[in-house]
Amino acid sequence: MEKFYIATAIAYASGKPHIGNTYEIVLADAIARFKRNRGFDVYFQTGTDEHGEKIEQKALAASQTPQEYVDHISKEIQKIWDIMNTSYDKFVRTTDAHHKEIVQHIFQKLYDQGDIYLDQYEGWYCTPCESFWTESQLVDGKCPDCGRDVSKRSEESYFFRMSKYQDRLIDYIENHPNFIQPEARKNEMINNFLKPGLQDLCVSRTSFDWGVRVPFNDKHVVYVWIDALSNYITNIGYDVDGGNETFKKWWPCDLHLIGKDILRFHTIYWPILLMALDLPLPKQIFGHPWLMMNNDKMSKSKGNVMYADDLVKLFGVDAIRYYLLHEIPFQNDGNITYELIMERINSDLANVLGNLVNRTIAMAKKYFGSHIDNKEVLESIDENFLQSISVMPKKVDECMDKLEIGRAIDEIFEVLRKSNKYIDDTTPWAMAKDEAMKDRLETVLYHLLESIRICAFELSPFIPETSEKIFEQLHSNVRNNEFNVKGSYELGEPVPLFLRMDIAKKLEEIQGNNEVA
RNA sequence: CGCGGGAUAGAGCAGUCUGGUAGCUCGUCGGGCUCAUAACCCGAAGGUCGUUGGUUCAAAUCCAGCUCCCGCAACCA
Repeated sequence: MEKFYIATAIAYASGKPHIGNTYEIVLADAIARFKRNRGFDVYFQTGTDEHGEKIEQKALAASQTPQEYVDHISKEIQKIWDIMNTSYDKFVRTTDAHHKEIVQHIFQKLYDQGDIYLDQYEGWYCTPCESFWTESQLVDGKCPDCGRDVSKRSEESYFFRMSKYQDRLIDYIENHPNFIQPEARKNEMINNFLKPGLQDLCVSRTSFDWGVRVPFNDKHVVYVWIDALSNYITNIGYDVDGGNETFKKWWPCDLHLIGKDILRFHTIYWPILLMALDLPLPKQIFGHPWLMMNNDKMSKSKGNVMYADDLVKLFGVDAIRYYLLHEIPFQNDGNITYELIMERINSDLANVLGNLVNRTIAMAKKYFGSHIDNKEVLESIDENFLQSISVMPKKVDECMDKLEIGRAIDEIFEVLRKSNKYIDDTTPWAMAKDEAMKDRLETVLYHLLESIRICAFELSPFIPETSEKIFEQLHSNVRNNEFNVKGSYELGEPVPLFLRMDIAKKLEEIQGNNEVA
């Protein structure tokens, strides 16, 4: 069985993730479930990044130890991943003892082989904020956080020799056109960083304590990159001796799914770190876009933040998954509003999908009780319909290979729409009045049930709970995407899958609640 | 002249490589049907394809200029 290792970035455990941060785990879950459906042996990893100055400060502000703080946040993040019904195989934490130990081994190895050296880090320092800024981050030469003056300051740091590997990386990227996706991102990385020449990367800090200790110099903690990025290997059995069988089975990662904001770390620093460890590079890195709320960047200070758990309470988990997976473009930032979510629920999930399942099962039960066989009384009109069902999974594959999830969903809905049309074209209610048409009617209903079953299977990576409900109503356990000529159905009860929403009314409700809150 | 992406009906997108009646989903309007969740099916309205110029028998599509939007610009997960 072919293996597929997919990993999301680990979420920074500094606060509760909003729906934009939650988008990534849902995307990854859809891909992981899809690969499982297609017979791959899947390993799906996610987790939290729990070190760093910001967490240290937040913990202090909350009168907690950093460990207490991240224990709490990490649990909260995992809870949200669970609310979104994501099927990760492992939730990793950078504060795990084992991870920290391997990070130290890696740091030591890189130091021993001369890839890491001690030097001075120079930057603009804001004393009140206790933070370093780069020249370009400064706003009118002042601290971008507090607007006060900054001064040039240096700090002893360990550096990673990036330049040593940059030509190898450029070669690799150019010889592996699918390595960085979407393609436009590849140009950004090559033109902005690789071509001008890489600066060495600062990989340790002395200005805070909450991190993995540098093994040979306890004034320093490992700065984020080596600690966070290496989670992808430390948690599957890597060690500097080459790693165990599990590691050899899963590495290299097939897909790193990350936000576009951290693409640089995953497409430059991470591959170079792997080269230094003499490990193969991941097969693909996809930098996904962001979610905008009302076309504005989500941020707490703007007060336009949506949270996954609230949205799920309002609309249900599959409605939110559907929205995220279907509506967010593959390369550009997407938009989310309550109104848009409800429009999708009504038009796609309730009208097209829910109503189709409901009317089909209702008719079948009304005309035949619950038992439906394929009587194989075919007419020419069936040809197109059956054809579109049989080619759909292949089209879904093509879209998913390019990670165009929204389009894959469109292909399935195309068949659902055709199923609705097939009902109108064949007019089962008219046939039901004619005893001579009985077998033809049963055949038509059988075709529809098979279409629904196959669509439910193909939809299961995206809206798994709904897919399950459909299988229950069909009373079927045949989970594949092949039309079964010799099958039969013993139907369950038709229960509406999605109820239509009164958008204006619901909006008022939501606004009322927000004001109270 | 930092690098890159984009501008197509009220909204979101496809079409641009390989020029030749401008397409999809939603929304709106009209009709049909009645199995179903006022759902479903059919039809219509709605676009000088950002702008100016060029090439061509013919340009959303090729070329050049301009305008506007967005991403990235290195140690901020």
